[in-house]
Amino acid sequence: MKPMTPQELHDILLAAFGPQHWWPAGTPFEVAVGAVLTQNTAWSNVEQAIRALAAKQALTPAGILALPPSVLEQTVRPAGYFRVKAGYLRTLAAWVQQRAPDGLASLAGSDAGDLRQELLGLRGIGPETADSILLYALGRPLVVADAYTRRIGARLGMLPEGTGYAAAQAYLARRLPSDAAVLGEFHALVVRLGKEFCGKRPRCSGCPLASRCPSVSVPAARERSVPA
DNA sequence: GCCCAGGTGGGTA
DNA sequence: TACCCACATGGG
Repeated sequence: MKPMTPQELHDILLAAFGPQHWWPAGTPFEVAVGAVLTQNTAWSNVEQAIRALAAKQALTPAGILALPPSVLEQTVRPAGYFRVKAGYLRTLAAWVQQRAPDGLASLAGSDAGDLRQELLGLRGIGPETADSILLYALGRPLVVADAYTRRIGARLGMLPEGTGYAAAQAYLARRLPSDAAVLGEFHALVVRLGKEFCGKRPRCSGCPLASRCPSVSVPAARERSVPA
């Protein structure tokens, strides 16, 4: 069977799951904070940290920089890696305050490639975090090629196993519309699929892609082999 | 108790 | 360049 196209993947997932209404955040800066906090971390943990930040009026650059470092660490503790992430948030807050004192939205007119390079220069902002911020906070049409995307792409036969971030991003960008709404929905749908069916241990029963997925036979056989 | 989660940075060969 | 490893909490 021919591997499905990224557009087909988008369409099937949208039909199965509906719009995901991402990113779950109130302001562009809050998007950026969430993007840092969710690094290698479940979103449920991030939510706790964001609520704690909100309670301390620390969902703004000034609010974060006003907290003593030890207090910031304890506030984001539920999100894990709290010492490093607290440092990342301070770096991010200082950059926004200096680069966009009127708020991230004021960078709307800047070149996306230049902005991406600036973000990548900050400690704690790698490719996925930069692209998430540019896509969901600033509305730039970029593909977020996170671990779920690459794993699912490989299982569908769309990408070779072990494809890196940049190669996966380039592959998908050539095959999806350069439209922030579509790309934002695509990534959100892929994450939804990943959480429910396609983690490191796939659970293919009920997966909306089961009939089109070359990988299903293996885990499905395993599931059938479990004694009833 | 074990595995995993919406990565990134630094060190080593 | 290509691996390793540290970083840490909370939920299934």
